[in-house]
Amino acid sequence: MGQSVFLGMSGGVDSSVSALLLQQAGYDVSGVNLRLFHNEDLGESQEKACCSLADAEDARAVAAKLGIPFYVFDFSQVFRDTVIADFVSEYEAGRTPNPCVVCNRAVKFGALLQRALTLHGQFLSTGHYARVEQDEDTGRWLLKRGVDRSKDQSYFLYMLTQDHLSHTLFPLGSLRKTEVREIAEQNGLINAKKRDSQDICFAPGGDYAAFIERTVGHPSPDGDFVDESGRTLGRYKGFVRYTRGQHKGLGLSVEPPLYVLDKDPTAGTIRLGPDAALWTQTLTAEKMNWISVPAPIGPMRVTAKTRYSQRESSAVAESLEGGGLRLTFDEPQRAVTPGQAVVLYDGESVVGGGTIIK
RNA sequence: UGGGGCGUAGCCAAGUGGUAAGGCAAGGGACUUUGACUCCCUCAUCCGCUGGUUCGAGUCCAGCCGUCCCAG
Repeated sequence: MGQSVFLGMSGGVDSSVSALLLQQAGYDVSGVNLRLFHNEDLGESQEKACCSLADAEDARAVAAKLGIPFYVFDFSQVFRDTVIADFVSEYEAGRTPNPCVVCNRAVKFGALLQRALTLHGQFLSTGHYARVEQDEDTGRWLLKRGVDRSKDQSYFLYMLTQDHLSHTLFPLGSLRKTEVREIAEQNGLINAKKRDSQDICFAPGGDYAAFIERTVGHPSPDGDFVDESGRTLGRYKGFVRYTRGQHKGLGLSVEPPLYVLDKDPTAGTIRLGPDAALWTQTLTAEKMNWISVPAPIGPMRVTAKTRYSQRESSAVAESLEGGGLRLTFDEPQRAVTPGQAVVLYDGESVVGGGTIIK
């Protein structure tokens, strides 16, 4: 009997193929589907959301086909207290959070990993496209990008600690998405051609603002768009529906086009300006987690990105007193947004990451 | 009610006798395990109204309405 692995199974093709690969590698695999919310909380069209009951049934079917144990863990309480609470409060504070980052930290590699260890598992595994390796010289655990650069999800995992990483397996890290689908096809997995998930899993149809309004029980307030000198340009509808760099949905027909620069939750205003006002070369971040190096760091050349689907840019990273980060890009970046994650890379490895303040 | 200009989609706007460009906004889609950005598609049977000239009028003519400017 091999080492015991608990695998998060969403019902998608990635985690299903992960189950197969772990099994073939000789692990003693247990499939776990996480119940993160109750579908009735999501309003209509819940079938389309990731982690829906239909998806859970797909996960169960794959586990049955492979002959592995399958469990459903109800983590809706911790999900609500961490991911959703953070998501709502961040948006209301005028920032733009990344719920997937919080979910990985607090739920998958938090509550789930803890549960797995409690149940005498040696490892937690997920279908993320990323790699974990141990540096032979320093002994540190490294988080590396997925080999499939177009699907690499290391960005969402920057907050994993050394302890987390020492218990983590990513079976898909060296595979391309096309290979994963081929494996699923060849092995007759029912979800080989299932569409990739997208959107926030708890916001069906991508309407995250409607989710926030349902959660807090009232519509997000309206207010004034103002220009850089404070003059009123128009009315916005729903404070949480706007984010830095956004242009669509302003309802303003002006030339040159205007974009959201920043939001003031106290004054209830959203400041607009030209595209040129969105480009900045430095940022500060907090709540840093360091992976390839111990903190703090002196000036260090890295590549970095400030959102998931973005090419990295060269920059110099340096720790600030108090544990924060100051990052200076070689070239200006567009719409660096408070609340979003900045992740630093050194070649294939994640150096660390944190939450952008400004 | 003296003179002049202008009235084309939600906004801006081309068009000057031959069968309604374009931009913005909006809607839809693609991309995406976050929000954005980006890309693609759609969007005036009709040109303030009513008559007239013409084979044919947004385009010419007349009247009316509206609006802006100058002069009172």
